[in-house]
Amino acid sequence: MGAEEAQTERLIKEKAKILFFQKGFLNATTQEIADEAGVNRALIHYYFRSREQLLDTLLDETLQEKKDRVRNILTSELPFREKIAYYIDTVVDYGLTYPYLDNFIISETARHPDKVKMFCAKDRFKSSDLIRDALNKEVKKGKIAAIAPEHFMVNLISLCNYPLLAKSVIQTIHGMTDAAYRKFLVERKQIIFRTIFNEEMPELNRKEESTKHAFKN
Amino acid sequence: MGAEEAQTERLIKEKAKILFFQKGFLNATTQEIADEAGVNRALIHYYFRSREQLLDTLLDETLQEKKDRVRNILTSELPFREKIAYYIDTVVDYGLTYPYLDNFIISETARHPDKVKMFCAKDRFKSSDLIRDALNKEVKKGKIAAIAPEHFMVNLISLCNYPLLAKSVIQTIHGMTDAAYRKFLVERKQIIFRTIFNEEMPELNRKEESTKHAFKN
DNA sequence: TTTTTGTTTAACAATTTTGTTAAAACGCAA
DNA sequence: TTGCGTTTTAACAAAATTGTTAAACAAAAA
Repeated sequence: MGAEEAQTERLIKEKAKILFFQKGFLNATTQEIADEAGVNRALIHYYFRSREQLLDTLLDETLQEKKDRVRNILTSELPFREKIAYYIDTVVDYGLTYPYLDNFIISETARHPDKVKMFCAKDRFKSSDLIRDALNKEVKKGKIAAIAPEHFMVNLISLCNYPLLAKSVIQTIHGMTDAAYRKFLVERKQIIFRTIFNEEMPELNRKEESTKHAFKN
Repeated sequence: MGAEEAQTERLIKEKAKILFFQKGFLNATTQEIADEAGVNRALIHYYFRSREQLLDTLLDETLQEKKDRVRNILTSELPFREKIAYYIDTVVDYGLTYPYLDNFIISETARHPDKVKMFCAKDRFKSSDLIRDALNKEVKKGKIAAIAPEHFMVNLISLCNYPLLAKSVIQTIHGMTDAAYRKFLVERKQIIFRTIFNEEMPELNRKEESTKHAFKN
């Protein structure tokens, strides 16, 4: 093995992740990726064969991780509202770290429609299915206005994700600093919950190990 | 003038608009644009000097048109709820035609942060300012839970726009056809209104000339 | 030490993409 | 028809980008 312990592969992935999903440089060149990682450009081809394969691997791993988190929350034994509160908390936090992940997926799938399936196929589950029963119960109890689970989930995802995507625009229009925008997004966790349920969000006593995120807000 | 009445410039813009904002081909080459318009590639440079300038013009004009529509609605004399209903109706319809517009802006501004201002600067208005007073009145009347106008608008925009952006993904996960997805989005107009207001959406008797849109749903 | 293995580098080749330009084609009016 | 300005085309040049390869290099194994 070389001097750098073959962590180079990991390093490249990590830095590419930052470039694509954090900075939103959707069409970063192999040179830019190499620069970000501080390595020779040829190494990208050495480890990943082509630019495209690096991206596929990257997206695959990242998506897998996020989907695992979401499924863990939605299949947990928590009461419905608490479950949704955790969902909001987790998804917003995750998005604070990788605001451009969705944007990347959207662009990538627009160009290569065949890849959508590639990314969705793995452990295919619809989040709307995972909450269907619990949601219907809430509806029957009259705790929430009747709504199809698909619409409920799309509402939730939209409210969580869009403000992350549109960061640069919203931030500029309102003349916010990065810190102010982060605060705005954390505030929104409450707002989202109230918008969905017309009610205060319950306190969360996070168990870092269960949801495996290490964010601070 | 040439045979084609110099509509060529318009033609190129129209087709580029389709390519970028409808099909989501975010990094379409000049050749692809030329092909879409059925003209020689050099004409793009003849009329717009560079690829970048074409995009700037395109985005500028499109955004201007959309902003005009929105402002017209938000500054109209309609009662608050009706105003918001029109907003939802218009924005969703517009997005059905150009689903990738936001995606484009997000990517473009990530790469060129200076351009955000360029696009926001023109007739700078915050939609949250335009509804502040009317919203506060509704809150005071107890018709809607207290909420900052900024959050109210971000909620609204998120609910309207995200499902358009994520079209390909949502559609695939739920195995919908294009027609089914369109129907789903039109349904959502009602859902969005109810999510925001906990109440049925009022009937709209659209005056095509006032809002200038020619969509059918 | 020498060999071997895996890693990194620089140089090169091939392709893609953008932008330029000179000439051809065209419409129109004198 | 000829002449003139505009539009369109094909050919070219330049730059950027991806992917390959052979050699240099470092560390472990023999």
